[in-house]
Amino acid sequence: MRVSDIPKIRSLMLFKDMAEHSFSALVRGAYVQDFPPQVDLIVEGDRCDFLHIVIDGSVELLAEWNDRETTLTILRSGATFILAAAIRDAPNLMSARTLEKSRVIMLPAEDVRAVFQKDPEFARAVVMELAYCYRGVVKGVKNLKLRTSIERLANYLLKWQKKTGGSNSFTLDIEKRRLASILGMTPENLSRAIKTLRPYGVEINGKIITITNADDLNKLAKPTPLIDDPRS
Amino acid sequence: MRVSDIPKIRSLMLFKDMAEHSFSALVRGAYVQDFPPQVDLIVEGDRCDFLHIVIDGSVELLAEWNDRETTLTILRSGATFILAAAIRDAPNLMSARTLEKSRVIMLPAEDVRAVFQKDPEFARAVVMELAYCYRGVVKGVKNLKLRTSIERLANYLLKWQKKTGGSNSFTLDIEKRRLASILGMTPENLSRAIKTLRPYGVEINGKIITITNADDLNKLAKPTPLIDDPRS
DNA sequence: ACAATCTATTGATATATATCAATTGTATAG
DNA sequence: CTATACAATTGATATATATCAATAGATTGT
Repeated sequence: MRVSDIPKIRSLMLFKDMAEHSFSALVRGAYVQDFPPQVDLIVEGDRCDFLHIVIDGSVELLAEWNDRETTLTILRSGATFILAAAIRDAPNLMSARTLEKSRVIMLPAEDVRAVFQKDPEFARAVVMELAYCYRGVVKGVKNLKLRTSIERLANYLLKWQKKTGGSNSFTLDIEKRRLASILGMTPENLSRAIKTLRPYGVEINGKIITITNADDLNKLAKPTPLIDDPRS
Repeated sequence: MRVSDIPKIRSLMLFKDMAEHSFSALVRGAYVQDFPPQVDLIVEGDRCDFLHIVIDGSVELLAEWNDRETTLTILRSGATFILAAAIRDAPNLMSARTLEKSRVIMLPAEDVRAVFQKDPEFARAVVMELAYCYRGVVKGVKNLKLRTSIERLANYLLKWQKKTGGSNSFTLDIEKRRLASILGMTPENLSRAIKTLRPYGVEINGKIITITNADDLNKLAKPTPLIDDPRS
């Protein structure tokens, strides 16, 4: 572990408010590793004895069934994963795979549980984090069950626009086939869905999206905080 | 609150292992109420200051968007709901509505948080419960994204068969239109999906399901613990 | 720089699912 | 017990989405 990693971790929601000695107890047992792209970090069905934290790069969470595969989400700097499985000592429901060169911290689940018992501030943070993740997945289910694929795409674009600063033009940071999988559609249909959005003021050139008429797009997308706002 | 309710609550996963004085602190502030069917207990978007527990009857969790509505799940005796929202002091992502005459306990979220800080056993139980719920929703997303509606129905029937004791014949305890909504399909398509399953050994008569050939149905459904087993 | 490989797009078609309309079946209040 | 309201089913049709095949475009390794 680099010294420069420590303040990065410390500043995350999960560790911000905990006592210094609890934090060092956690960090003492931590592994840090740099992975190339396309490395499987954890595999669906395996036990997982580590809480993972993405420091740099990006990690895909995906699941398989009957030779079909779907991307559940993409995690970036600061995100934790496999907290629930680690805490319940249960098999992973998802696999995790690096998309880019990525730096990942692994905290032994035993350490996490031990510190959890001793440090009430950390316990509170773990609960908040789990509740946050839970709500994220519930929003995902609502998105899937209540919206068509075009509506999901429209909302994704608006959300990503906001996340990248709000400019009319912005750049997707993932491949389209992965975006398609996140949105629950095929790559072919994503191509067509993008065309369908042209009359609503969406231009696409490779990975560069331009929203020329946010009003029209909003009228179609009808975003709501209860699905589309990651916080609250 | 009836005296007879107390041991019922005490035996739930969430309260089983906590200290007696913490438990009484929680129960002291609890409300208990009997509701008729079709009563809205909580409304999507509202704040919610109570952790709810279903003691008897059944409660539907549902969500709306753009005049569409979907049932997310149905809760029965022993289930808790709105734990994540109560803990994060965030708006409800779902509405809750009684389906039958139901008895529900409401614990003030403040009390839950206070006891959470004092009783490490309870804190541990809250984390386990949240992690459990989180994993349940993840399984739901996998079910939706990786399976067709017929496959979801087949797995639902097998799961319900197991839950009701494993007999070849068993009874659905919800209306078909609600089952359709849970499975993410229309009532019309549920009717047709049921017919599609006839060659796989499924007979339906009103709410009575008979599985005459579990092998064939299993071959279609391909259940996996990573989607279909509520525990682990 | 180029071949090789992968991703994205497009068109044609098939399948899955939804909608609409009509009918039948079922529960229930009076 | 019947009239009413609602749920479930069925058929016809429309829409949404997936699949397959071909091509164009982009990326990567050498």
